[in-house]
Amino acid sequence: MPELPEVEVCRQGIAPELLGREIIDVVIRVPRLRQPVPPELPALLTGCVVAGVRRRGKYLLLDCARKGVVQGCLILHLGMSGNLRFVPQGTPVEKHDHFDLVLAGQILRFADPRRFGVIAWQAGLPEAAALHPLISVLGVEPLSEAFTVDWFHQAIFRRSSPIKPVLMDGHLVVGVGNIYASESLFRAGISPLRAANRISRVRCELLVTSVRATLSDAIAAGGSSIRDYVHSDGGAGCFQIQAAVYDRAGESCLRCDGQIRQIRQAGRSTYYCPVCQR
DNA sequence: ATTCCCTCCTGCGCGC
DNA sequence: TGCGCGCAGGAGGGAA
Repeated sequence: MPELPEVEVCRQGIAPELLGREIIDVVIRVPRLRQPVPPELPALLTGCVVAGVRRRGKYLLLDCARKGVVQGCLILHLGMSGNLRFVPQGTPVEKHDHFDLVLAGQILRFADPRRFGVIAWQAGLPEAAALHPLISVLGVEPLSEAFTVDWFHQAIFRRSSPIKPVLMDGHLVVGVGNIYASESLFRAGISPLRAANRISRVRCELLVTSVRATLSDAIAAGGSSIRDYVHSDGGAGCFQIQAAVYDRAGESCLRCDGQIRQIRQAGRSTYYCPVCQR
């Protein structure tokens, strides 16, 4: 489910409930997600206070402090099918509820049917999180000032693959997943098949702007239904409603008379309008 | 260095 | 109604 906007909305939703709160227990029910859940987490986290709720790419970073001293950072990734929600204490555990962060009065519960998610730990100051192997390889934040036309144009200059899989490469730009890659390219009027190094600088600028706008719009849209996303079953259907091309194969383009086409790129579905996007 | 393909898992909708 | 198949919003790793 989650690309950058969903994770950011999730972060905004859980932050107020978590900040300054003490973790009184930690429950690990499934030892293995994409990688093993560190078995020492209960010992590390119990008695800690959540001192920060950050996001890097699609990762959530929870800074944990004991008696005012930062101990380290709990790193969470929702994978394809993960979600976080607050439930009252005593709420029965369901099939894919793998991990609980127990606070006084409520529980932050992590569920993930496909188990592509990650729960990891990085000891040290908040800045040390950037050193974790999962985090250190990440590319530029698309909503940060570092995501400039100059940087992007230079970054894709040597890439001859189609722009769509390049846009999804988290080592370049983080957070742009399969949905928003298609949506951003539609917004920019660029074909997903176009070789990255054959996009003019002017159109690069359009793409940078489009990626930003697409992600920002999605965050804004998600923000209005944030409670549903965080507090209910995490279905989060609200994000897909506004898709211009994603999952609209055969339907008509919102901008012209063309028909949305679905193709396969690097093993993933791509949707685009062959008329609007060149 | 870049790119393609496979892999980890479960659930769902589809066609037969 | 049941079954097999393909596909699903992520991302690391190995091979070419």
